[in-house]
Amino acid sequence: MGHAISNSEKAFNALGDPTRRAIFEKLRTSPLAVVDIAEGLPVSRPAVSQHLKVLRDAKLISINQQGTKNIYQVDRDGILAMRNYLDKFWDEALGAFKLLAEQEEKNHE
Amino acid sequence: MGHAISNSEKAFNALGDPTRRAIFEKLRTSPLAVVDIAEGLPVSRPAVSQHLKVLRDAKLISINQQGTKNIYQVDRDGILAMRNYLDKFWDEALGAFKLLAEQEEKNHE
DNA sequence: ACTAACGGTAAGCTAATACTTACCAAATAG
DNA sequence: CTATTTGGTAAGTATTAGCTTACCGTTAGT
Repeated sequence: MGHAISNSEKAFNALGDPTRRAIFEKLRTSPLAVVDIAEGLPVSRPAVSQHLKVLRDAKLISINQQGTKNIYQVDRDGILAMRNYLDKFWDEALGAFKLLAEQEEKNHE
Repeated sequence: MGHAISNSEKAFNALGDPTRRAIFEKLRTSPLAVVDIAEGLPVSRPAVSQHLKVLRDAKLISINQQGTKNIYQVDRDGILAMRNYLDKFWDEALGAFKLLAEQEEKNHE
């Protein structure tokens, strides 16, 4: 078996697709049933189902079954985790940049 | 012409690919020449060049030509912009969640 | 029980995109 | 001047992944 993929990796992949971002945007406002999510989007309802699966697998959204309706909503914990991860991600990138700038400084004095 | 794509959209797309993330990871530590970036990666050097173009177009990295060497490094301004964008992105998602929780609360009292 | 609404999954097609090889230009070293 | 290093671009291939249609199971309403 190939090694497991982390949640942050999955989240990056999930948000890499514009249609999935559009879906996530919709759910950011309020929870919605699948039909309502598909409404207005330029793709079919089954396509939306497939995207929802990917977003759910990345822990960015969660499901809430109500009768025949599957209500999707943003996943608080998953989003907090991703946000946390990204904070470090950017911090490290900018940290390396800062370090570099300081070395530059040193070379010029 | 089709409408322009924003930098944040480009950044999402750019980081959606695992190889590009690996490249960005390498640059997060320190600036590197193209050969050094390709070193260890499971793809050819031209493939790396193509990925670098995408990352550069998304303003996540910048180039610094030195002789025959093209030194790539993380782009401070682009990263700050993306970070700023994402902060709002998550805030809004969590805000909607919070609002929902409060309404739930109200229904149960 | 019948019907309608909701939505997940499978199979297959298609389009996007990641990758390779081949080639070329620019800069540096000898 | 020649040889080497570096790396970008073009063309073509191949794999990925998003999309569609078709189908089926589940729940709710009449």
